[in-house]
Amino acid sequence: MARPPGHGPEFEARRQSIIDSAASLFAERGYSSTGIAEIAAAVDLGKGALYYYIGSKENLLVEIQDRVLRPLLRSGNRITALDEPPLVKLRLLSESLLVLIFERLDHIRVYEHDYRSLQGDNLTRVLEQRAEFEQLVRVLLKECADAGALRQIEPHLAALQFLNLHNHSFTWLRPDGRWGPTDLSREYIRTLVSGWGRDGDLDAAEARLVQFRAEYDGPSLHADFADA
Amino acid sequence: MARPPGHGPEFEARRQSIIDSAASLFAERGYSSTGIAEIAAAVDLGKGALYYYIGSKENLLVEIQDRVLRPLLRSGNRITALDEPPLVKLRLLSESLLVLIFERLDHIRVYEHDYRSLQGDNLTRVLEQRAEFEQLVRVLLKECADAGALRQIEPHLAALQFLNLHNHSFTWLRPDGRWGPTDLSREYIRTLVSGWGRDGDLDAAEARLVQFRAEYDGPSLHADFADA
Amino acid sequence: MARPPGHGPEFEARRQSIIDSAASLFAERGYSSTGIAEIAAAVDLGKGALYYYIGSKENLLVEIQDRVLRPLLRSGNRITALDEPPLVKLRLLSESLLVLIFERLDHIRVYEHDYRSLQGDNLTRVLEQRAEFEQLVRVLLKECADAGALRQIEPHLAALQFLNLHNHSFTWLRPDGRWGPTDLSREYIRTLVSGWGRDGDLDAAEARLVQFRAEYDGPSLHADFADA
Amino acid sequence: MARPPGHGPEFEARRQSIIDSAASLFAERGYSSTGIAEIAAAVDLGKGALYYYIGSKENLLVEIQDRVLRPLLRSGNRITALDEPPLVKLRLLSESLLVLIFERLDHIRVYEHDYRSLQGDNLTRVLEQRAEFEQLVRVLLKECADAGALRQIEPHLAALQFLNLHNHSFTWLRPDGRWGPTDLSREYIRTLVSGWGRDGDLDAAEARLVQFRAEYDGPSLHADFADA
DNA sequence: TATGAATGAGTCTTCATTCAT
DNA sequence: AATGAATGAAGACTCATTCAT
Repeated sequence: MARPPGHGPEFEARRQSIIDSAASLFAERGYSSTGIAEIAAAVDLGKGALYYYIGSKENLLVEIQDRVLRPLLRSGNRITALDEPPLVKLRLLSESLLVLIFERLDHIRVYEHDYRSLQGDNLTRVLEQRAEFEQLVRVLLKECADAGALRQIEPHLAALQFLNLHNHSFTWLRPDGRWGPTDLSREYIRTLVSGWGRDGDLDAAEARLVQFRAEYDGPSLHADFADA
Repeated sequence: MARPPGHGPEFEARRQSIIDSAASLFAERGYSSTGIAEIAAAVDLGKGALYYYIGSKENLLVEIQDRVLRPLLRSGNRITALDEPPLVKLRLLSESLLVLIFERLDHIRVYEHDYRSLQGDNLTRVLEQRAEFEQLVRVLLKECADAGALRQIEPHLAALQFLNLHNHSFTWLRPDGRWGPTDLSREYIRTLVSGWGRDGDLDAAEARLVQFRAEYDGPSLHADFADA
Repeated sequence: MARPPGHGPEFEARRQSIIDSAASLFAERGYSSTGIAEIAAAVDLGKGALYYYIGSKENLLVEIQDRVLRPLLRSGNRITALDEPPLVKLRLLSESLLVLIFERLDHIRVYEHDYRSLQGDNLTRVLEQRAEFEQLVRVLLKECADAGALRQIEPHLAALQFLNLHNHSFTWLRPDGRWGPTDLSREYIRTLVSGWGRDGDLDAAEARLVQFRAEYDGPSLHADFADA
Repeated sequence: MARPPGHGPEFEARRQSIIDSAASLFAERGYSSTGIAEIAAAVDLGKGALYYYIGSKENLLVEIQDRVLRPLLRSGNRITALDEPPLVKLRLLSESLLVLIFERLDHIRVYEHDYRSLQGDNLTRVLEQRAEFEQLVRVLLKECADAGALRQIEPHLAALQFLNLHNHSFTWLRPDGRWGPTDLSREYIRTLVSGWGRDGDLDAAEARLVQFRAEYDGPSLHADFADA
């Protein structure tokens, strides 16, 4: 259960690379259709040695979920804390979400498909963090509405549309495909905001975005894996 | 494999009710995490008797996929064949899709999550039918664009947005929840079309819709389970 | 267990034709790899109806064994009882054995391969009958030796050679093949007798055989299925 | 399927002893009537641990077939390549075949009864190797005939008689029985050759055989299990 | 006579996990 | 830090057989 008390400097690096491989396999075949033996073979380790690093199969799933949720929440919190017009922040959030999806499609696939295989506290914790992110989106959209950037729309429903649009992308996205995260973010937000609100605001937001990127030198706003 | 050639009048009814139960279990735990034993217990049958009805576990999955794809394609084809303004047809398609999702959430969950567990020809066939539906959406959106109802947008990207928005809804929808399929369809289409195109058209489409429903007496345009 | 007390005139005919089909299937796939379902399908009957005729799977095997052993012993006893030179009788026995093998290859295959699947009394009885036939061959060979037709050889070993040569033929024989039972019998006996004994006797035996066939009008000496 | 890449020094020994036990069980009850559970019990291993060694049930059958076919073909090829009179080689082949049968009766029983349970490539390969051995016998018999050692007889039919006589012996042979492989080989060949050809040659061959055995020091001509 | 439905033990195989070394 | 070996429950599926109708 508990990892052995002491282990060498290579341990963590090796462990992370095992999680990488597992994520890739889980993404392909699904968590419960992927065997420990396949993972062990993929990382060229005996099953015994594998367990030395991972503890249990479910642990792998927990780590993969965390690798998505940690950067997501961190960048989400940074972005909402910015002193920028809400529409700009929305656009930043959209892009950071899509960057994450693009960067590690396999993790996202596991994140979306297999979180239900978690049990007990692990499941509870993940569900809480997911709710936390949705709440964050809702708050930001409320901010947009209050700033008069959107037409009259329930923030709850608006958030769901935002999340549907972004979170379903993983089902058809390909890293070498036609669209990148920036294009896609611009298109998505354009659709959503132009649809919900008055014209004009959006162009202003895009303009500000260019400027913002040039000036900004705070901590990374990307929800990338460096933050995991 | 093949069901026994002869079977009594109860057979098909019982079989359908077993597929119902299986869909519900698959939706909860996922296809590959659900055991034949669980299904047998749920329908109060021995494993042997269960196989008398189902042939194989994969067969169950095939049937569930078909129960989604058959009505989807049927109503999709009926709707696109209508002699109505494209925007009206888009709205009808949206609603029929959402009605289906609402009516049998469990089937949709399995449809979205577990089709990859199919093998060989079964997988091929399902993928083809999925592509057929996406093509149908793309064609209808092209029609909308050609009729001048949308701003300049790639029909491919537009279709993806349409599908993201609708198909991800199953992840949070609850049959007893806040929104019904009609509300949701109106909101989704409003977001999409108002976002993509010139204002005005949409209100006209909604008005025509009311009238259409009053007059129409052709075959059902709903993608409901009666058609499966 | 016990067949129902009364049954119509068709019963026995139908039953025999079921055993035919079973023998053919057992010959192809082996007794224990052939399912009751396959047999039922082959005779176009439900499994329930099949059991009405057969009682049990092992029963089928018993019947098939009997269909081989009954004619074998009957014709064997008839032949040894003839008042002919022993070599002539040996030749007749050889031919009647090969005729049986040719006539119903499938039964012979089952007879040779699958008698071990019998249990309890069924197995005992079949083993006894097999021993009875071997004894019969031994006695006939002893007669040949006593009549001076063979060189000095243990009748036991001679019998084994006789049986090896004949009984292994089913592994490669084909009803439409190059050799018929008469050719083969002549060749086998020629090899055996010319090998074991002094030349000359054999030609005399063959000559007598021709004559014998012309004169004989007792009960059939063939071990064919009419006797089963 | 594939055995795990690395395994300790005990692995192969244990594996071989499992195949031994399996051969013994298959010989008794037949391949398809013997369950994996029986084998596991016989070797005092859990079913899981058993599979660690065997991979699959069919694998066991393949190994057993190979254990017969490999030494058979090896010694057959060595013998036919000898620069000896054909009759001497025939006699050697006969004896090496009988030695193999005696040494591992259980393997031979499985070899003769259950090769049909193999599937796909496994079946094809075994059939090819069986045909190869029969061809080898045919060629040697042709050589005997060409050397004038046999009366006029089709080599095909002669080969079948040779094989019938030898290969059916397993059905009644007992390792502790009355005859050993050498006695039996002498008797079989005496019967066959004295029957097929002119007297005299055979005695010469037996004499040469004694001498040959005294002089020969090449690789083993026995088809025994050391070669498997 | 025959059917359709059910049973329950049995089939082969794979699973995540453990542990002595 | 890693291995090879073992476990035992669970995986999907098939079996011969029974029985109410």
